[in-house]
Amino acid sequence: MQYTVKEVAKFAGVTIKTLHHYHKIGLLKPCKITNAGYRLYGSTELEQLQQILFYRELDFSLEDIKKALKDEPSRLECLTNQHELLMARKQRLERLVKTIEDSIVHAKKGEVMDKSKMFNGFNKEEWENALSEQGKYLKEKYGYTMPKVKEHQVDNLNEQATEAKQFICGISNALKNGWKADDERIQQMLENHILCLKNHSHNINAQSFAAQAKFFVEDDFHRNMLENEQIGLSYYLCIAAELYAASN
Amino acid sequence: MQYTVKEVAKFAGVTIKTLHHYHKIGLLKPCKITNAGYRLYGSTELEQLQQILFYRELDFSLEDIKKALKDEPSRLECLTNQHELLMARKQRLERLVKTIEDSIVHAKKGEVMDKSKMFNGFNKEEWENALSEQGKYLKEKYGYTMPKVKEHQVDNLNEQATEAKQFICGISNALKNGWKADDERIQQMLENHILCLKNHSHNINAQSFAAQAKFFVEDDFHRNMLENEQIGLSYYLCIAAELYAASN
DNA sequence: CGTAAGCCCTCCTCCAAGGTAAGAGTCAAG
DNA sequence: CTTGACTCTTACCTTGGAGGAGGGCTTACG
Repeated sequence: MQYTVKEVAKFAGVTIKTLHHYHKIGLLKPCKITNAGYRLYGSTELEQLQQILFYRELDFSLEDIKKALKDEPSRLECLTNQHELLMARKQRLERLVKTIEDSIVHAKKGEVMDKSKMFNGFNKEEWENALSEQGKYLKEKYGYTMPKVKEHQVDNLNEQATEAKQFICGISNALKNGWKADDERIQQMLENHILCLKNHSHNINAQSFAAQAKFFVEDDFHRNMLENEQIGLSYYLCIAAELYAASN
Repeated sequence: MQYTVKEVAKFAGVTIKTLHHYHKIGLLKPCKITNAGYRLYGSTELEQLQQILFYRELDFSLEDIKKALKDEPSRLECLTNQHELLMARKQRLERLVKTIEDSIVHAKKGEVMDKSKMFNGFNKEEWENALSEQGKYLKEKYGYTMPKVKEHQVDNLNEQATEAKQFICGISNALKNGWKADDERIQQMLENHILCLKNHSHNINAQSFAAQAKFFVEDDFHRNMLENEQIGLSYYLCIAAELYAASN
């Protein structure tokens, strides 16, 4: 089956001009050209076009796309690579959303925002560099940056409270960032938290923790505590704990 | 506190040239220019730059950004709009990720993919539909073309959509106000909604609705829809529906 | 058969959003 | 007072197309 420029353009959501352009620079050649000079594209070309568009979405220059497709002719490899890049871009977007949310909070309070925070997500390097080693670890594990914890605060007495706070904070951020309740990182957080509770001689396991979370939803005091931290948190925690218990 | 071009550029992750350019076209003027002609920026200008960058991220042209900032001088309003557009973009990205995952599956099996599926997420019409009314309004106003809405879709479907929107809005408010998930008023809302669905020939009852709500938590698309409305909403709805089904 | 409506072609110019480079002034430290 | 880092303006270049002119296909209809 072969398609004219108009058909391809409609499929892919590009203009005919774009197809002309890609032909001219040798990025996407039609599989056949009629006597009259009409361009005709086959399904192979459609696949190529799809890949081109993915790369374009990732702000590759057309020149770079050409190279990428030449260097990596295996479609599967290409797609996998693109998938990874897209995910990275999604994370960047999520940081931007977070920055904007921070800005909204500050704007509501009429406060001035910190200059470096203000451009969080725009400047990649800076973001990475701003993270301390510990922060990085936390970020990877919990997806947020902790305000620096001072060493002397972390003595045995309030270790548990600190952990609980971190846990709540982490779950809350996960909710804000839209992570699914069965996201691996959350399951990991739950596991750590439950382990920590165990270490402090609470007799607890995944099941009983889920039951406790359910109780939090029903109990006014605990629900309010959680909901004050973040609207919806008690419900999110309840479902996350349930899923964790079920998968355990 | 005032900053030179280099400092601002470093903060915001842009080049000095970009600042020059924005100055030239009148998009971002320095708050002061020294005798030697050096540009100096204050914190107001940093805020403006932040907003410009958010809009740029959303592929607004600089001309459109200028208009947007002129028409909507309230920072808070601006930020809220940008937040919404960013979330829409995130959804689009998620669709692209899905498309690429589909493509990988097909590629592994060596199958050829359906042409329309192949470009899912690229086609503008589709993702414009994902935008809320406000987002649409914004894009229209500042130079985005909207696809035409077909008339015949807009009667019967519309009624249902209106009810659904009201329902979601009501539940969302309940969550924000801290009502318990088994609050009588919520149970009432659920009953009405399910009744309404029944009237439109969905074969549904309390149990299947609860199952559906659970599915919403798991399904990326539906969860995002709800979470965009209000963080935690999908989880709240899931638990409320569960309790309603249980008491029924 | 002619002709009109859609397609399609090439070639040309134009646009935004900067990048690059040249040539020169400014500033702070030593 | 010199040196190096910083800044300015001006002018031209680049990318990824958009728009339009001018002119061929193709096909359906009378």
